[in-house]
Amino acid sequence: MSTPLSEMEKEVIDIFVRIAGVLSLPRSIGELYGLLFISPDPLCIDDCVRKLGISKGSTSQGLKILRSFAAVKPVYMPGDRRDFFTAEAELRKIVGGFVSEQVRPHLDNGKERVARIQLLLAEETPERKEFFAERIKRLEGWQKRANAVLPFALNFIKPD
Amino acid sequence: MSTPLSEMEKEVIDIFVRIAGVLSLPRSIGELYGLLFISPDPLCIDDCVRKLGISKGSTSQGLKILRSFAAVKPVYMPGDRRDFFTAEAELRKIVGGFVSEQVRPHLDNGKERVARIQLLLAEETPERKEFFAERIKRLEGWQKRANAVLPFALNFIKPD
DNA sequence: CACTTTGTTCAGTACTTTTTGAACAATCTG
DNA sequence: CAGATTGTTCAAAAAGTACTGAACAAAGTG
Repeated sequence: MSTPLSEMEKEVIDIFVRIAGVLSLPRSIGELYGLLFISPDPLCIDDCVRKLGISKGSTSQGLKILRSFAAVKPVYMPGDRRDFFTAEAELRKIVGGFVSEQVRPHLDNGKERVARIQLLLAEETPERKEFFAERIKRLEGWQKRANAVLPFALNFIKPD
Repeated sequence: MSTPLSEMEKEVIDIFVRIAGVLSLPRSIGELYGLLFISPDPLCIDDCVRKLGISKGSTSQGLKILRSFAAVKPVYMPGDRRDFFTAEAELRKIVGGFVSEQVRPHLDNGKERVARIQLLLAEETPERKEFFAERIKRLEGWQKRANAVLPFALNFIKPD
């Protein structure tokens, strides 16, 4: 029932499984992307299930998440009712999708949080206030810097 | 037995718990760093245990990890046998420690991995070889770019 | 040296996340 | 439309991760 993976496939998939780990994404998502990345032709859900030996449920959900930040794109196959997918190989598109999907929300949240803390500062005794004010200013600085590095880093990935 | 946290402490700790999540570090590590970050004076293990309501084991291990990338530094308190800690507030130092401790190893591993895959390329039929070669080259490019962005991003954090 | 204080370690437990698989919905096909 | 094919959803199970607490080690104290 299950097709064995070639050495090459295993190695490449392994790389993406590790990357998934770093990004705190499920293992299966790394497997799926890796498989599609190294597949000359688009694959359908059942191809993935057979090749990777994971369940159809995982595969369906995994591809959904990968599509959500455009790491994988659907390919129309004439005369075939099944959905086929290839890996998006342009790093810029993936990173862009991932950032706006998973990173930006955190940064935005942080910003309003720091704002809230600044209000709490008013209630402190003058003595402690000084220290707290310094720390909050520092937090704000980090915040700003994170927001500044992002677009820059994205831009660093220019050609593709 | 346990000291309640002030509003300010809660808010700040919350921020660092979120950051810990993003970096896939345990929640307790975020709590510890947050607490120390907003504490005017150095704290000992038992202070942390009482303030955060976590176990001594977690605290000990958490501080060990925080020390491993210099996010926290021991402070000598004359006449006190206990170990005290403050948060390292210089972003550059923390990020530097974190990178060389948790990021660099991944990048290095990736590099040798890509090298290994290139060897496997030899065993492919000319037809598939072309596609595989393109993909591997792409992987290599990402690799290189990641290695290039890092020092640059670190440098971006100049003043402190 | 017996006792106290402090920090570490680690097996077991609690919790969280991911995966499975079966039921379902949607769409196609003859 | 009845039956088949394909994809999705979600409750339950499995796997993975972090936390606890008690036992231990190390070092100080009287």
